[in-house]
Amino acid sequence: MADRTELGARKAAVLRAVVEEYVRTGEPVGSETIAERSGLGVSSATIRNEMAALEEMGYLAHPHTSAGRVPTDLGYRYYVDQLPAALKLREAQRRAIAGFFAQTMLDLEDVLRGTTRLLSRLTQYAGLAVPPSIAEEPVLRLELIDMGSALMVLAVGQHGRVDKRVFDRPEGLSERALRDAEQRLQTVHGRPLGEARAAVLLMAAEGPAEERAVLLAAADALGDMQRTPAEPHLLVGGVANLAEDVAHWRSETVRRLFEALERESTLLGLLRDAGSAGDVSVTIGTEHPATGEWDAALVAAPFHAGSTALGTIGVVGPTRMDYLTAMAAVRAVARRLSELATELGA
Amino acid sequence: MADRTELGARKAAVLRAVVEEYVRTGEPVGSETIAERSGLGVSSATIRNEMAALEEMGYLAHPHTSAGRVPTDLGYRYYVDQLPAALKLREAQRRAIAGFFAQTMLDLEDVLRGTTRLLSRLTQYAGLAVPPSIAEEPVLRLELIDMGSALMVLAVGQHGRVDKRVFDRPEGLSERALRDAEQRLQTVHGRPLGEARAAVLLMAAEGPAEERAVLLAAADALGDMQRTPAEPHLLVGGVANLAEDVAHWRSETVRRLFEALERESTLLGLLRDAGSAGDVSVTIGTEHPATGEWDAALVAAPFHAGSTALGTIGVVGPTRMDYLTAMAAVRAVARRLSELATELGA
DNA sequence: TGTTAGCACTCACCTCCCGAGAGTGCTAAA
DNA sequence: TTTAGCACTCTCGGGAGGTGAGTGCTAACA
Repeated sequence: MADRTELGARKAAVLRAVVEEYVRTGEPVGSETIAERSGLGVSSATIRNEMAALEEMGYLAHPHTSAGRVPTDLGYRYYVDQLPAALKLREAQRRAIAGFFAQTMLDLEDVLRGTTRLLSRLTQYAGLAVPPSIAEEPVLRLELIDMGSALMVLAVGQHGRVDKRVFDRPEGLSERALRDAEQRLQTVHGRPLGEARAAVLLMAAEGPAEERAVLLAAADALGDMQRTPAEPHLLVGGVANLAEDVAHWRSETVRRLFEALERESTLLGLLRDAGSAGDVSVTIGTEHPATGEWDAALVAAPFHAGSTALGTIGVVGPTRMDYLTAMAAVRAVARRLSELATELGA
Repeated sequence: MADRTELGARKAAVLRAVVEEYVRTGEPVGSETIAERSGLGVSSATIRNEMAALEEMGYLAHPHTSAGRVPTDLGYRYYVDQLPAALKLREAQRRAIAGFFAQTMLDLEDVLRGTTRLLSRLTQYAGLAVPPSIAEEPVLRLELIDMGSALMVLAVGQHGRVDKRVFDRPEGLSERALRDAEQRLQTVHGRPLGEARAAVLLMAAEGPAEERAVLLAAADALGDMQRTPAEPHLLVGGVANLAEDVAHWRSETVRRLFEALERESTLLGLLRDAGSAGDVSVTIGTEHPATGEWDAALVAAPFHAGSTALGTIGVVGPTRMDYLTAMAAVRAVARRLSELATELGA
């Protein structure tokens, strides 16, 4: 791979100009255009030389001989890396964000659902959010609910997430034992799911025999929640925005992206990785097998309450993405979201 | 509108053949093709006459002079109406349905989520399901949960649906009053949300002053659940399947369909209407403003537990849909689903 | 040594044109 | 009422130019 720091100021400026122009118009960019608009004060011939060099280095590509240049994934990467750390948002976007967070919102999941829509409005791509997993946060309350022929275990997490599992009513469970087990379960709180499960198992072992079956089943249900937490794992908003770009994509590519949005697991992994970076992170096309398969780019950032990580938000769109806007939007929303979550958790 | 019963056997056969051929190939159908394949034993000239008549009556259309015929929405409608009441499924589909329902499933919402995927696999379109609304079913349990600076009201419906609302903790609420209010709420069960709310309001009025604020807030939350029940209202599966057809659609049309899938309200209304029909119902293109806007068709059927309606399932796809398969699949799945729901509810 | 003007060259794209073919509608006969 | 026959229409695919954007190279220039 080329050493990115060695590009030199002018090549970097040319690359930036090509990326921005291409993102704006969607058409291969010629040397003339760059000479005019980059403000470098050199002729198109010079630009041509620079472009040829940039192509040699793998930052630009040529659809065909007599066409302009198009950025490669590596080109986008360089562009993204050299963007200023402080990204400015347009006034309208600022206001949209402020407006959204000015609403009083108490339920984190509702907030996140709204966030995906906000992000998609801000960027014109699809907005994503991963809510905190109930598997990791302390359990506020366990409930056992009588549904007739079945029973339900319900767990409420610290941030308001609710998960539930239904299981068959154990044979010969008396009304009275059910009541008791229910009360017993209510005493478990303040610990993460794994510990809560252990506590329930202990109860089963030490409590009266009559309650054993139901408590074991409940522990089982809690184990299941831990392994495969309830949907929604991944919140998606504004997919319709992608429909605009769909025409430019190959239909097989679109299909795969949509499947991934539905299947969740791939994107979830991708977002989790991205979230661990701390700040806004960007994954472009072939940099990752998944995004490569979709011709897509992912911009993501984690959010937290105080110092504990809660989840990740982001946007997916074509590699020909307005990274500046996307990164600025994701960063700004993540920050506001963290403030809100910190407040809610306090 | 033309009187449909007056078509006559041969015209009906021609129309059917055109629809089936067009659905199969996607290309305008000529008289020759029909003469060969319909098995009517008449010449293409006769078919041409019939086709001209069918066009006159509004069942067929002509993309341009020298092209074959294409069914209109009205043509599809006639075709659908004259399909035999008993629709046969292919063996593979039968097995797919049987396989799906052979799993032990206890949670209705999980089942429905799976159902949307099943339907989309069976038909190659997008699968839809509307779960029973918590607003109408009896409440099994009300819970009040302490989240620190906020409180949560949680309602569990008869079929395992859970809804929740978070609200600010009333000023000066004592630990003890909270406990009492919590216990009081737990006594409410077996009545629909509206009545439960009334009961809570009564408690607020009659109970100790200390609990008044929190009970009023809880009643408020219940009212909110009634007005705007929790998501997911509408479960969607297999949108990726639509991506195949997307190429044939106008991009604006696709966008609107996707927006509707996300916004939910339009489709929800459509499905509710469709569900009230009792059996499989079909809405084709311009027959309804919404489907007209998307160039789409909707096949839907209600499902129930015993004699109480629970919700609706269905598929959306292009008007050029394989109605026979779609209707057979939706009907069969709805039936199995009703059986399962009846069992679960028993 | 870097920059620039000039210029030949390439190649996608548009348009026009033509022929082939599919399918129609009409007419006249069976 | 059905059918064969036939002229007609219109789309579609495939060249054949022409155009223009953009390149790469070379040679002169600062």
